[in-house]
Amino acid sequence: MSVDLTLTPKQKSPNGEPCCEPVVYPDVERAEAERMAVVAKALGDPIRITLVDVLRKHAGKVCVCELVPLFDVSQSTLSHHLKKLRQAGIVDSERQGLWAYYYVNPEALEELSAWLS
Amino acid sequence: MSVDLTLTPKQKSPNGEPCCEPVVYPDVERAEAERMAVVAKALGDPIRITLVDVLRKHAGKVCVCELVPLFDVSQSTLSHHLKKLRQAGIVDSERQGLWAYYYVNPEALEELSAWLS
DNA sequence: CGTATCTATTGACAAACATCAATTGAACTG
DNA sequence: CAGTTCAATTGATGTTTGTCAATAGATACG
Repeated sequence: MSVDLTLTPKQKSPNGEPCCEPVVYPDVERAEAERMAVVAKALGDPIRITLVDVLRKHAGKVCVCELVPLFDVSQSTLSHHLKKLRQAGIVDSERQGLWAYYYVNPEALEELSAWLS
Repeated sequence: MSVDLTLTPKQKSPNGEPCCEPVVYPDVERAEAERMAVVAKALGDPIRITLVDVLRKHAGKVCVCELVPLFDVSQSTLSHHLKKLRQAGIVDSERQGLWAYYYVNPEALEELSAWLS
């Protein structure tokens, strides 16, 4: 997953004639690309997209017991998806007694969102 | 990858007391979530984020021979990443003689971008 | 204390992924 | 036509993913 994104010299074209525009390079830094990739990867599942959607629209903390019945997967699978989102920094959670409440950390989406726009 | 996102009745809480706000539901449709997940997943790798960045900033078609030397991975690996982006509809390609030119399909990013904002 | 409930973790497994070396296919060059 | 070059594909390998059933941990209730 960790990759060298360093700009290296341009490949030579066969007969010296350039194959295209002189030099092309990324504007995003390596670390930036990696941060955004982590977030994008965490969003790369329809269940997790929907989870984030629910949590964002609700604008508060939502109990896991509310989330589980929204999907046709087992409780442990949903817990796994929530963990993925937590690990990517997209959501955070809080326990209150028996229940666990999840909420979105909006800042986590900002960089990717800005880059996409 | 294909999942039932249907809203099902709310789980009962232990003693009848609700564990949280009455009902929470997703605003995104199932198909929408799946489309966005495909795009997000395709962006879930730093090399592919950087590829899209380069192609977007260049605002034209970029030769693969320009892209390969930007990364510290083999030509076949880069080809694989470009294929992933193509399969997600994010980029498209065109051959001209020996060379292949890639360019971004901006519409492919719109839905996810709009949802994130 | 014992039992019930909610959520997280573990273990298992098949599918998908990232990567490379090697090969193939297409197209240009001489 | 023979050789060269660019890019895609194939095959191989180790890692990660999504899923479930089962279990464990924590907390509440009686």
